[in-house]
Amino acid sequence: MNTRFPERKPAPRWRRRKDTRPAEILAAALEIFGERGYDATRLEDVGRRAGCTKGTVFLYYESKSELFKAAVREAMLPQLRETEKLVDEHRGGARELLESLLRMRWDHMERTRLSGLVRLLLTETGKYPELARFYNEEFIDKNQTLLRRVIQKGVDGGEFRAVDVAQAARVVVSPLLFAAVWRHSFDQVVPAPVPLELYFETSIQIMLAGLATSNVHQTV
Amino acid sequence: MNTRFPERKPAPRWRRRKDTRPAEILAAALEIFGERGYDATRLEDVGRRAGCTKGTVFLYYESKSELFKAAVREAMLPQLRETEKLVDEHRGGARELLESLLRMRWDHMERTRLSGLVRLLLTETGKYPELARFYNEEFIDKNQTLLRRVIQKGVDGGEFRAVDVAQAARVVVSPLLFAAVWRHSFDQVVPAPVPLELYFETSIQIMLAGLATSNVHQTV
DNA sequence: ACAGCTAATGACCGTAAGGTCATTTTTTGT
DNA sequence: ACAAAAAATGACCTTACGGTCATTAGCTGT
Repeated sequence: MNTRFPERKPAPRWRRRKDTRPAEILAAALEIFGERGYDATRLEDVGRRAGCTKGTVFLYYESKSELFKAAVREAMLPQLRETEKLVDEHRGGARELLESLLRMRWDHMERTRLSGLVRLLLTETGKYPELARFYNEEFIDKNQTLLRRVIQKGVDGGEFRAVDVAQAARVVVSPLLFAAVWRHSFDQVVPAPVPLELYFETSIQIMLAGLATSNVHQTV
Repeated sequence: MNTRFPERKPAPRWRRRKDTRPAEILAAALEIFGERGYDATRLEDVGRRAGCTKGTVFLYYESKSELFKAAVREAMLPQLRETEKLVDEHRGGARELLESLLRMRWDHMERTRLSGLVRLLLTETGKYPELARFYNEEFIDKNQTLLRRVIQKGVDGGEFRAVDVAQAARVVVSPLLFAAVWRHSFDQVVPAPVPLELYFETSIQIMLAGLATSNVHQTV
């Protein structure tokens, strides 16, 4: 603002912010993709939320699907790293490690906009094979590898029964994925929302008891 | 007017089939919705597969979403009835009943185009609250009620641990739903398809052992 | 101060799909 | 045989959005 004559500096209509734009756009994209899904996300709205226009979005990202991939990477990578760290550094029983790992993933989904993205990825990848391949290679595979290590450790150490490790690794996350889907579709619409916290605790109980060699001692 | 010379009867371009059209259109819709999802389904293609045009589709169904609901009802109702029958008529342990019920649902999904629809419903309802409400009221609620009855029976009879029944009913189906989503998105795209049969068997093991009061005697 | 650079804009294009309806074709009653 | 009824068509309307680009306006070095 002008210190003397207010009419002299008519406040610029926009600023050049070459260095901060990409992050701003990414953050806006993350939110809106998570809220509305891939198709329903209009790049004009992403622009608006990021404080620019659709044209600017295309200035920094090639296309809608490139923007989407960038947003997914931004959201998922830190989480994957944290999970890897947990598994690498953990010293203790497999059961305890598995529980920590699942809780960590649950917390991630609760605290961030991640559950929206997860739902999205489960959901719209049927239509976009390229996105499915991308997400599978960069995240699902790596997460599953971690989970298999943990479960295998439990089987080897006699804590877990001799289940099929690769399949168990999938079973164990299915309640989390289901919760992500639920929250963003049905929970918005039904009269009484599902108490997701309780749902998660129940799923942990069942999964751990279901894997354990014996659960006679830990009946709730 | 000439009945002798073939060129006089140029084979009608179409027939009037007021009574059979709705079913034909419904069948076509079921297939295409299942394959491609809600948005990607074009009513012109539904018409083509049903042997008519887009205009005819609108002659029998108000709108795309009405057609979709009709297709869902057509596919889901028989299954719901069959499940109700199983639960009503079963005489025996809760564990056995729960296992039968889950296996029945799995078979339904394997044999019919149902898994496509299930994925769809989990998937696109986020965008269409009306569809979410419809599906929740007409199917999810009723299925969950059945599952709760079965699990409650197990808890009361001492077969199952004292879990939260409503939440356990959700946990127990989550592997099935996850499988439906997986098959129609990632499995089409990754190098080695997931052995879904084995996945399902593993999930059954884990769920039943996870609910059981004691699993020491049933280690695989 | 001002010229050249370039970030940002927003009008515009092409395409696609839900939905409509005047017209055409088949069927039916007499 | 023919006209009225109705089933089916397909051209057309409208809306929406991904993507483009000539133009505008903020920034920067001298």
